[in-house]
Amino acid sequence: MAGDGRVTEGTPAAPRRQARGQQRIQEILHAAAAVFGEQGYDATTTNAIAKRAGISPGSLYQFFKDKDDIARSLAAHYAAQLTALRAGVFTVETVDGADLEDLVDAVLGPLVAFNLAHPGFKALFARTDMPAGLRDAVAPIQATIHQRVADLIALLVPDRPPEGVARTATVAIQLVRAMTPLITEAEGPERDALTAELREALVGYLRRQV
Amino acid sequence: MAGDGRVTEGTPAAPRRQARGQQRIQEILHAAAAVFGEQGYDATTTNAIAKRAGISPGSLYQFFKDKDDIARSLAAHYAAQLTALRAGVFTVETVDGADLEDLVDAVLGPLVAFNLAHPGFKALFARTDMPAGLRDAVAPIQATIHQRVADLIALLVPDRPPEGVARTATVAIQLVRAMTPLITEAEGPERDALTAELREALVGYLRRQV
DNA sequence: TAACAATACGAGTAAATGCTCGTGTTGTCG
DNA sequence: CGACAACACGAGCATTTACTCGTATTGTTA
Repeated sequence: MAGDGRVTEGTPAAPRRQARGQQRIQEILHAAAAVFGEQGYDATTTNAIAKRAGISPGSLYQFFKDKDDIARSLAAHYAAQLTALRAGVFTVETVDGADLEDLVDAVLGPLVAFNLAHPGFKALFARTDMPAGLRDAVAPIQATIHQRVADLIALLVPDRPPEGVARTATVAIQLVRAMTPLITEAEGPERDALTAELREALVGYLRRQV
Repeated sequence: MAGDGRVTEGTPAAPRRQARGQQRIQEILHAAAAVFGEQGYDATTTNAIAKRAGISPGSLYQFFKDKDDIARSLAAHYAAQLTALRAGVFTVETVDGADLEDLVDAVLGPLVAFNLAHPGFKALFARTDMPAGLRDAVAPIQATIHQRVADLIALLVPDRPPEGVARTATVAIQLVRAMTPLITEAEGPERDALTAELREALVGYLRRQV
């Protein structure tokens, strides 16, 4: 992660990070996630990230090539945590046995919790129109997520052709992406109600495919 | 529309537009819609709009106060056309008699056509995270759309409390908003397939509420 | 036609912002 | 300790961009 800690991509050697630097990288990513979550990607300035991290703008650029590089690293960071999350929550076996409602709950609950715990996540993934740099930064992760959801759905609907499965995955992901900002911005019972509503939508949609 | 054609909001009198000016306003809105649709709102520069409209930057600001004012006017423009669309496509009577599938089709078909015909629409309405200026600009229209969809859903589910109807409307709208960019960007059969998939999602979701 | 308002121009301005650079400090390794 | 690399600073550069302003032209109105 953190672009392998490299500042440049070309011939210049990557600096060998010392403990202080490793920690700084984490602090910067943490700060970036916070500001992205509050202001959105476009509106976030690199100086604001530096300030939030308690360092100078110059220091920031000793760890990251540019703003997109921060987004890239943060996206990779989230991807890793999502993988861990998925591994902990369900396996193929649990999928096979469970019915649709339980399956949706098993995925949706941790996913909502993840979004609440990581406010910067939605800023990177929940946008429908992205600036070119950001799109490239998160594209690989988007593809990974899509693949995983498609695999899940393929288990539910074994007869369907791959393109159909892909489209179903797309719709399901889009639905979650669109609802996530509303859910995280709501609070208390309204948040729960919106989450339940999203669940209903997913179940209702997926039921039709089976 | 066009902010009533006023350039300033305060005491200074609004200029009395002549035919040339009225036409310019339309040309500017048309150009803005095109560029918004291609680049997105943030990435669109006012100079690019002016160039596309074939006028100078200075001329642009004789008709619009600022960039947000253009978005506001364009949003109002779209709102008016949407109202006309709705009036032409279905009435409360048609809703009462039809079943769910037909109702969804009746709304979705023209809506997709509208988005294809007006590429700038999604740039103003389909974003999940909006800059402050844009959010304010389109908020009233969003509210109007939400109200209309809620009214429709209230007819389908008469027993439900208003908050529940509102949430269902929210989910339905979000689903359409999220899928619209994908549908407009796709072409030919893939576009049709995605549209059909969106239809399935809406029907599946709304079925559960009835 | 005289006077005024609306339209048009486009170089230029002020502000924002991603990022650099010169310099100084801290850690590492022989 | 000596030398070098990593880390840190923050003023400021270069660029972008929303918007202005002085000026010239076209339309309207009495």
